[in-house]
Amino acid sequence: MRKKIVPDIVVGRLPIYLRVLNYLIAEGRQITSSQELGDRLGISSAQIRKDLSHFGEFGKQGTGYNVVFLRDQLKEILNVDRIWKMIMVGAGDLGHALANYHRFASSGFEIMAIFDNDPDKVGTKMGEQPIYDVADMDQFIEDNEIKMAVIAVPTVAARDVAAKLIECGVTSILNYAPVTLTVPIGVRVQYIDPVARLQHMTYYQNEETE
Amino acid sequence: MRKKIVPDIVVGRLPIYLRVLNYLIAEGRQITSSQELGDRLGISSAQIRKDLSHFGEFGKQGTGYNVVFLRDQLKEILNVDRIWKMIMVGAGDLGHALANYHRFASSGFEIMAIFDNDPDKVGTKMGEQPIYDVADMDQFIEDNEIKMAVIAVPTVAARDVAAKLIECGVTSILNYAPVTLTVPIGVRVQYIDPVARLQHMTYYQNEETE
DNA sequence: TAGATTGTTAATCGATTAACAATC
DNA sequence: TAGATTGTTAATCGATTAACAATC
Repeated sequence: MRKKIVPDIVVGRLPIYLRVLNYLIAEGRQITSSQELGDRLGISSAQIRKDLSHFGEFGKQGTGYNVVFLRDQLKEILNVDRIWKMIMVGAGDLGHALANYHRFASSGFEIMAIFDNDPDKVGTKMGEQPIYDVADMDQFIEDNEIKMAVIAVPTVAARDVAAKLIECGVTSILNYAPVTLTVPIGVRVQYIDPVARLQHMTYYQNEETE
Repeated sequence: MRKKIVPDIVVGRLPIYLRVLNYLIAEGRQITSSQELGDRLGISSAQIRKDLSHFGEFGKQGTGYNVVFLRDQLKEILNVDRIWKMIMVGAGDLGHALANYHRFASSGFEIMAIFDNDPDKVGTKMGEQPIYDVADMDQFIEDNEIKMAVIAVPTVAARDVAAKLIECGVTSILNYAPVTLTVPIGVRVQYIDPVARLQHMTYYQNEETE
């Protein structure tokens, strides 16, 4: 193994660092410090320095970090210095919203096509993307070497869809269905479940009213 | 302080436990075990038992957990055995999608109104919800005792919106804008950032192709 | 009773923080 | 040079896991 293993929790913070660096650049800043980044993100400067140290040395003592340089380094580390082709499965309300979510494209994640099993939808468009039949999904994934997919189907269908995607060679899944997917090693799933997030917060709501 | 403090990371897992219990109930199951729950969720049975132990004793030795009983207990712990009134700020594409995301309502989170600053939108409806002027937001929050809000505005507006929400008495914010919010203690924010999730996964993508 | 599974304790593992030498 | 801030080490803190007595 060439790459020293880095805790997954550290990797998960890098996109947040990248995000704040982009804002600093937009503000015209040249230099920042672990202190400033920490203040902006509500975490300690020590944690930021420690996290970055897993990947190399990006700053200058006494000065701080060049924001453009650090941003570019993080993009390279995260492999987002390129375009990623994705597909989405599910052309319902949620799929519709995601098809119109332009931040995907502007961040380098391009939804090439949407797949659905509703004959009325197949052949039409959603946002900029064509809707195809799920039966043609494996061919499309193969032809376009798709590695990333978004699941936006009803909960009951999510497991089967995930299985098919993985079978076809997809190795990263962004899953909007509120169900835990069991996947083989080498495949990653990230979950988006706003209801779970709300329920996490309501736990703390009672204390205030007691 | 009446309540023994529970690690936040444990609280964050409870909604996932609740979710799988609901599926087990839908499947007609009466009893489950920490082993089965762990298998379904990809975590250890020890962790599930340990997590639950922070809140009480819910199982029977040799038997396991009554799924309905445990579900009801978790709902009570999370304060989701009631309806939560929410507002949403931002009537753009994202707000539109969220207004039509019926899982909020079916989980007990009711979006009462949507606020926007676009005069063309104010007075119209989105999904079932009326769109009001943001200028009327404080009054509405006060009148309806709103404690929870969803931010679905452009990034540049998110900080100001959050500040106003908090000023009006909102204590839980689900933030879809890709920016970290600084909030006073007693206020909670949860972030939904699908792009950050994708970037987390692309980190691991290169290993396979090397 | 014998088998199964909980709740809990102690051990292990991992992540965060504090502190500081190095150095720009 | 003096001041500032990094990168890193060691200490601390917290979370997960393993193991098992209790008991249904």
